[in-house]
Amino acid sequence: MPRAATTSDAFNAVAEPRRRDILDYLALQERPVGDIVLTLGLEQPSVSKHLRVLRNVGLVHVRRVGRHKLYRTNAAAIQPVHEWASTFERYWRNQLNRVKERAEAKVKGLDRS
Amino acid sequence: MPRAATTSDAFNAVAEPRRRDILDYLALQERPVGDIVLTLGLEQPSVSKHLRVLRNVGLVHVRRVGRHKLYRTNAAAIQPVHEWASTFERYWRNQLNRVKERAEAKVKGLDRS
DNA sequence: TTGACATATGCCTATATAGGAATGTATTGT
DNA sequence: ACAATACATTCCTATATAGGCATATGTCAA
Repeated sequence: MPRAATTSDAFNAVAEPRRRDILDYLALQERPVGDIVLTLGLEQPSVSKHLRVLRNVGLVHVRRVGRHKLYRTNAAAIQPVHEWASTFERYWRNQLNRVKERAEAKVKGLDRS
Repeated sequence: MPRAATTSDAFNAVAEPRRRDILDYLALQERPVGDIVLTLGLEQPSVSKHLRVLRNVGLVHVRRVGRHKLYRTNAAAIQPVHEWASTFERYWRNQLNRVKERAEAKVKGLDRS
């Protein structure tokens, strides 16, 4: 069995760095494909294909304006990723605390010596 | 060019649902492989392979105890994913606000009629 | 040392890529 | 109707999977 399709969910879609770049770029404003091509320095067909994947998962919205197609990031579709990652927040904070405590203990130890 | 390796970074590694399940399970406590097999109902070789991927990206730590290997989630390695997703938080909040505002405007309109 | 237990690795297959080049489609202005 | 512009799609290829099964490695207990 191969890997799950890039279009199967947000997790798979955003695994590709260029697609994250595109989402970053389209978060502020809607933009035509050509702008993405110029700004990110990718081939136009490549951008179109990435946008197709993103669209399939609902990570971007499009609307046509004349010959242009304006894409924009649909931030809501990133929420599942954020929520999943958030469940681990307390763990890495704990780890940081532990590191800090160890560091402080070490300093105290040095003070006493 | 094929997709980037699952071992290339945390984003690619966590794209696989079972690997997320494993990370969820190993977040609270370190556990031997056999526990993961039983709890998640996966084949043992499958679990070992997933753990290998997770280990390669630093998403889990291992230590040997007798014949067991105790794995535990390294939450810190999930932070990049969380940080990336977090940059979109304000956008989906805005979207929510816009939806709310529209809804409230609608209600007001109905009140007046 | 031998056997049982715990985990890892190897081999196999079907499949979905990402990128590059070429071509197709849609829309506009004249 | 036509050329130009803006995107999308198709065809190609190499490659890395995930899962299933068999087997290898490592560790203990008696």
